[in-house]
Amino acid sequence: MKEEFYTLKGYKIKNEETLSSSMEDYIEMIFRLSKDGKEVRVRELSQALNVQPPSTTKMIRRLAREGYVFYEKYGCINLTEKGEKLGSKLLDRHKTIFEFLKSIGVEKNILEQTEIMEHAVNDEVLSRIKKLTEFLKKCHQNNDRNNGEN
Amino acid sequence: MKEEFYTLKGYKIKNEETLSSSMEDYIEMIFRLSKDGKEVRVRELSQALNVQPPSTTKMIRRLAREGYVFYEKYGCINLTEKGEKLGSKLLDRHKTIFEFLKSIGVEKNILEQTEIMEHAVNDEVLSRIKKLTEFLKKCHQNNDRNNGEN
DNA sequence: TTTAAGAGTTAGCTTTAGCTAACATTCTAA
DNA sequence: TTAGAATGTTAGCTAAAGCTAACTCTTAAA
Repeated sequence: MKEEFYTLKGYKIKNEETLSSSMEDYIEMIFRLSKDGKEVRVRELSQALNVQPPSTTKMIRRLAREGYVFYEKYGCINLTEKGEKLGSKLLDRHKTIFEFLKSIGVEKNILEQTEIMEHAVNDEVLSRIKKLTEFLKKCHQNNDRNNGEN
Repeated sequence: MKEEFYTLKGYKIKNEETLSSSMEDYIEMIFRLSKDGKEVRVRELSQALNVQPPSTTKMIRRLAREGYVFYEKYGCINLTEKGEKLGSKLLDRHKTIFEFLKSIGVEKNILEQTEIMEHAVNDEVLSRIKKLTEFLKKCHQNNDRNNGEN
């Protein structure tokens, strides 16, 4: 099992079962927007993601075709159970990366960096980062306590 | 300065000065292959990156156009000073991410994960991760020492 | 010195995910 | 109840980065 190099696109082609980063972005945002029972529509989703409505229409049709959302023309966008499950996982991943970046002291463009990095970690890396962040937080608490004593 | 969401592609369009992931992959690999004075050719580069030769030809012309390599048809590929500098930085980034993933205990597909993640970190995140990895290594050493005493 | 193999290039295709312009539908308010 | 605003869709464009097929160069061996 020799390890070989690929371009980033090469890895995507190799792991063809995985969703594209864009699909993930849309699903994560639909999940966010629909969390407290609100209805999600093309316009709102487009604005939230800073894309034009036709891009959203196109992507929604794709997500519907692949079973992540229910959608019919001019209607509301609803996640299927599969989409819901994934959305929740993606939002979780987002939060994990965000907390990690905060805990290591990143200050500039944290949201942007989170959005970019979240697509680049697989489950194993994510769970390692989660544990690491908990550990770092404990370290910080100890430090704070010790400094507080002075 | 409100923070807004974009799709991954949206961030790429926003930060248009940055190179594409593919460009980075090619430059990093040319740097690797040419390190000990060896000549780099289309075939070798293609094989190293697992792409077909026409893809390499196309990318090399682009890299030449943008001042990262010297190239003329049927010739060897040579990094310019700008390309050399970038290649060295990219290889460094690669190593930093690789070491980080190792230090947090990632075991499966480390190379692949490195190759994917390295495109997703900016300078600030990278330098934070570098410091963090040094810190973690010290922790490991202390642990090992303590365990060694038993 | 010629020819065949190997290396590199060109042309043209694909997919993804954006975009605009133009059209269609739905909703709201007069 | 109908007109216009708001929303959504369609068609068709772009760029990036891959691919194959077919062609052209270069080189090495007979």
